Amino acid sequence: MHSVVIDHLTHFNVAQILESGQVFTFDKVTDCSYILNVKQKLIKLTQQPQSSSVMLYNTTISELDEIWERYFDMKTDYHHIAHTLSEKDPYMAEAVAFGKGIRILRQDPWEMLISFILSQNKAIPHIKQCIYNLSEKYGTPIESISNEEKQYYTFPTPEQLSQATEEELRACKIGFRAPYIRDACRKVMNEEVNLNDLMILSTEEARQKLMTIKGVGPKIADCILLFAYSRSSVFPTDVWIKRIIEGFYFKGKDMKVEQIQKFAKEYYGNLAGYAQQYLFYYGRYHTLFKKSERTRKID
DNA sequence: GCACAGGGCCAAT
DNA sequence: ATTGGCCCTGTG
Repeated sequence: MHSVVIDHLTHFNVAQILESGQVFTFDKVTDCSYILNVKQKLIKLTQQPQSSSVMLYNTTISELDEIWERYFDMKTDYHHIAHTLSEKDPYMAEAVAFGKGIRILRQDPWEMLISFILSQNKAIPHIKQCIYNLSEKYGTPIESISNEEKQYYTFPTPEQLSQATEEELRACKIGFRAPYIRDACRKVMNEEVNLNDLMILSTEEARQKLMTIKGVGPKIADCILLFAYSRSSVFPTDVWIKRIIEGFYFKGKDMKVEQIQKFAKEYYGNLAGYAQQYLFYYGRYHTLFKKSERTRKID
């Protein structure tokens, strides 16, 4: 099995990148080892704590150039981003320091569209399960990598997923989102929404276009724009982000989502999307950690 | 056992 | 502009 080492990395932490809620098709093997199922490939990534080098198993140097360099956003200057955001205020500085190895992946638009339609009103483990169910039923099996008993499948293409009836989709436990997925398949297949064309539209035009699909509102459109189209000025505002922003900047006062979007746009400017990822990772981790702390005390 | 919330959105007020 | 309902699952 071919493997590749990337050395001298800064602002690159595999665990942080994968656990920051932007991607769902991965599995944690150990604390420093993950299996990632994207781009029709199955790779394993290992990185020791604090290490500036990452091992990629089951890939090659040429794939590093052709696929992974772009996917992991290697060319972007995260030092500049982290530094600029840290200067904003101590809260932001703490969030950046906590997740300074985060990067925003350049993912596939179709995959982001379907994944984030599924995400609404679900917890992250549940989203991952639903995506696995759909891939198992409509995707293509991928050759496993050594010592892995779990079978992986590619994310279903529009052609593959279009074969599914609403009833079959509901059998994948996606519930009321089934007709939304059907509508996304239909609009992408008949090119009412051409995902490639969105690349050259303005962010606002692309956002409006995405929202013509049933089940795609402002939050999900922003996730697609940030994670598939690298539109760093958007600020996907979900329940976690809302609570964090209220806590940091509005003394815990209840705000409207629109007010938070307006604040973020003005305050973070073109780095809003990066700010969102640092804040999400920080906020979610600390909430989950506090929960397990409470449980431990009761036990 | 059951109430509640989870990377929201739609449709009806 | 506001609000109830929604498939399903994990958690307390």
